[in-house]
Amino acid sequence: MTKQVLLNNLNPQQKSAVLHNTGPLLVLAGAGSGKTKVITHRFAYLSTAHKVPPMSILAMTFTNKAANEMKQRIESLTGKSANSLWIGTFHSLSARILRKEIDVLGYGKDYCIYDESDSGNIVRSVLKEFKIHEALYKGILSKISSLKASLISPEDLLANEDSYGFDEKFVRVYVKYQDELRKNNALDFDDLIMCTVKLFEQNPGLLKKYQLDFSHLMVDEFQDTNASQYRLMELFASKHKNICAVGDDDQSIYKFRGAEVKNIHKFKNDFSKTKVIMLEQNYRSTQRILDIAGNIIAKSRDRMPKKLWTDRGEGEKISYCIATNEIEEARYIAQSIKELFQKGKYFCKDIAILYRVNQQSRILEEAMRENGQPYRICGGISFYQRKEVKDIISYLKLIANPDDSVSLKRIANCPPRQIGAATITRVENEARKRDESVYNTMKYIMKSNGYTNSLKEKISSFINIIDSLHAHKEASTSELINLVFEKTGYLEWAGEEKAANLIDLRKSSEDKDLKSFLDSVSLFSGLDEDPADNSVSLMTLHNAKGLEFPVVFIAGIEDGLMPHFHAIKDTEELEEERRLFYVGVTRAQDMLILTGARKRRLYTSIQEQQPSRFLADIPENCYLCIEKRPRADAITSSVAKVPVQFSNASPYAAGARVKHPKWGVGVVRDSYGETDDVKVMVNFHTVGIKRLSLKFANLEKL
DNA sequence: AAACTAAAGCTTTTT
DNA sequence: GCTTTAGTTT
Repeated sequence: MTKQVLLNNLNPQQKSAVLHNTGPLLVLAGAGSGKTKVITHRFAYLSTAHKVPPMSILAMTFTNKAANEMKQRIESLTGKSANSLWIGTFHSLSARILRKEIDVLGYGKDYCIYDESDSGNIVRSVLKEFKIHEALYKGILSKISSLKASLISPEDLLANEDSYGFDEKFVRVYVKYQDELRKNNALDFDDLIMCTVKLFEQNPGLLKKYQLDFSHLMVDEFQDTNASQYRLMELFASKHKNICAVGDDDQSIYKFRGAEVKNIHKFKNDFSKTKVIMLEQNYRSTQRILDIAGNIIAKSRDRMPKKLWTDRGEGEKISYCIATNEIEEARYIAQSIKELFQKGKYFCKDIAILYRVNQQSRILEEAMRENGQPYRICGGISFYQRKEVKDIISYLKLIANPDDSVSLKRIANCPPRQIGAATITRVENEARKRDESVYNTMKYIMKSNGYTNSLKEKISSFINIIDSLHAHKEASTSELINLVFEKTGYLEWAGEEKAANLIDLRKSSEDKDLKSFLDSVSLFSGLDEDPADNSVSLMTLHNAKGLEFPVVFIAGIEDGLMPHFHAIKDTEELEEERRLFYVGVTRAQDMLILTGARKRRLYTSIQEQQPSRFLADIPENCYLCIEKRPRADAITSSVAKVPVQFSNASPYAAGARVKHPKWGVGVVRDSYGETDDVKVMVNFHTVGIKRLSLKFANLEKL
């Protein structure tokens, strides 16, 4: 495509962003303002008009999906394959660099990448070893993750006088966790970024080389960068300062994951003479939708003022429907979808139902099924998280990196070969003593005396499988998968359904070498799966970011859900909820339907819900409020019957003080169940919250 | 190794 | 409430 054509169909702001050649550029791109268009056209324009080699442009995104879309559009603009270009996620680009350079940091180039569950397994085994309550692993994992996102390594914690305020126990766990990763020659997601930063900070010569290689940088979804990602970007750009950051502070919804919106302000300070371009023309939504969105976000504190506008016209009226309960709400949505579909204007794929928490999806799904509407859940658990798929991948990981003890333990007894928990524990203890990987320890046990023959036999038959697979490590990945099937009998053991998934897995591995296949699999997420064929999309508001649909339903517009009750006490978190709502609303192109319920079942109790406080920020004439009465035939539905035992008749109602023979005094939080089987939830000072059956618990009322 | 039971979860989660 | 997982049983 000629350079002139690349500038056609761009508005003046978009054009000036595309024309910007050297120096720092910050593009504040409102929702639906064509930011991907700007990035891809700028990429193509730099290479055709300014003769910047495409391999010298580094473009970083957050999702594989965004990266792939960018590649595709650049391919169609330039007519050349974008496959080998430096366009990818922060994580995948870092992994690519580390594959070449990581030996400098003392890791092997065959390092493997651990996902959250792999990391979780390590933290749990560390906690077990340190005799710390294992259930704490989730919180610890997220603390470790945020430390790494702030570039604080275990060594940094140890070097700091008061360990940045972290208690000694946690520091020990973090140190040990990182040790274990190193022993396994493994990096977790956060390591990919942190290690790349350390690599360049510690090796200025290497940094210089990469700075020369990458003459231009582009960063997408800039408002979502965390400290380590910002630092990485800064390292690359500090020499030539040809950096273009594109983002929207109004769409920052990942603060809880370490994203720092303030990076947008920091950018202008760190890079002097930054040119700032605002993209405010929206090409997606009708004026009515933008009005709602504008009113919601206008109340946001500390935002950069901007106002989206459109020439698409007023559009359809927006409605807000209140149903009696969440079941009626779901039925209303399903019914409305059916009607829309029957009118023939929209296909199912044009429609999305968004919600705050995954829990909401179940009832929505039920209603969709009742109405015979095809739907699909976007996000959720991905193909690569399935047990059988993870197992086969573990075999592959072990072929590439035998030191990967997490993968080894995962498949040591899958399919069963008499290597149970007891055997693993014995080998692990030995491994700990010898400070070696489990694989090496197994080899050692096979050779040494002092172990029973039966143990040696079990271990050597397993090691033989791994070694015979390892001998074929140069084979194509799909052949390797076949070999795994052959040597382990996994397919026969797995059963039909799982086997079918594994055949799919083998298919997806065709034409990929082992390492790149493993990298892409490790960095894959549920969002990357095929787009909806012809079904309604159901997803969380978070997963909806970056997408658009002609018709959008947002369910659960109630206080407690939107904003979520966990976020209500904290103003910063409340602000993030507001932005989340804004993101949801701005997904809609033509029609927006907000819904809520008067009463909603939450866990065990039925809550009276109030309409979302955010609605108070929208003038009433912006939408149509509909109170949905329950259908006559629906009155007998399960929710209509409020269980009698919820009345305060029970002596063990919430608030009552009780005494337990073992745990002492506690306060009743809740009670439920039939008269002959009443369960109470009691908060004890000694052990925390317990669920007890009144029949057996022997409680004394105080 | 399946099949059961008890207990603990429970906001979102690009990688 | 419902789902997941850890632990126990047979």
